[in-house]
Amino acid sequence: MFHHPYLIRVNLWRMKLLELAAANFDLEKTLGSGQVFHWEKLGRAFCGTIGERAVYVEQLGSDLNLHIAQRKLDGLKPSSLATLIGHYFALDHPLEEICASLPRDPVMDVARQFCRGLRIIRQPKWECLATFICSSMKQVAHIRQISRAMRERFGEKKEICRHEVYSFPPADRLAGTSEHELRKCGLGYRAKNLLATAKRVALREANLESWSALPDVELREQLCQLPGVGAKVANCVMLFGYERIKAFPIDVWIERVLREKYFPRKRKLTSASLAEFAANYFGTHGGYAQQYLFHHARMTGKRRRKG
DNA sequence: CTCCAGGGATGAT
DNA sequence: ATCATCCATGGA
Repeated sequence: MFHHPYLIRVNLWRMKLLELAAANFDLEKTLGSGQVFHWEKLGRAFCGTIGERAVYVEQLGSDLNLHIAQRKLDGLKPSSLATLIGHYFALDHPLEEICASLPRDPVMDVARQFCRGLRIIRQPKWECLATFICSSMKQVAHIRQISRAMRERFGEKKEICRHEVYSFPPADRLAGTSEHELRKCGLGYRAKNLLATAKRVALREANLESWSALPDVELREQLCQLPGVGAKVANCVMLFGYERIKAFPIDVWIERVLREKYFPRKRKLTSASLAEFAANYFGTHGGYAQQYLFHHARMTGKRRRKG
């Protein structure tokens, strides 16, 4: 018997298998909601990396079954590994309380219902920052391709359950490439920004870890000084990389939802006042509200028709 | 202020 | 099959 919040069972004999308790969690919604881009779906399972670790994960009811690539689990105890996995998937977020704290209105109610079990995961900071620099002016399908190309070219190959996965290249690895090499990954003009930011991170001119201690406003200021990072990307990195659950990134989908559902009659409304409304209205867990509205709109919504 | 810079997926015709 | 649209940062 394990005294552990998630870990249910370990079977290290036949394969490296962990079984975690994951109540109120929906793996597919979580990995398919546009917050992370590298997980590959194989039937019901997902293949990917958590940091340097290759992971094969499958949800069966309220359990998560995990295969881990390392033969000896890098000396980690199964309970430590379970903690690591649970931390990544944010299984410790009090989702009931978070959902209850979101505003009650017809729009939010539908999104909250639709996104039951969707959690905001905790991504490695550099990986998150770099990926969202690549995301600007791209759609989800395209970001996935860029992420894959960069991992295949510059990351480390791992094998898990007879599938290849690649870790995300560290900043100094990308800093040692060239704009030309990065462009081969489909980055276009973002290559220059990513390279410049990678260099600043590699040289510790931008110390991503130490920024964890900063309050929201100052963290956002620091992020926005990096090449390729504007308000939207900064908010994504805060939300997905720095656990700033209040951060509310506004992209075209969210802006459309806010305008059409919350202000259908106000034709003249600046983006700035929309952002201010969102920050005030959705409260301390605004990031969850944003993610739920975003995912629901993308899954059910149609693009705006012209005319 | 406006215009533009990759480019593959997606949808309309 | 071809054509237009989607995307959000930064520089001219």
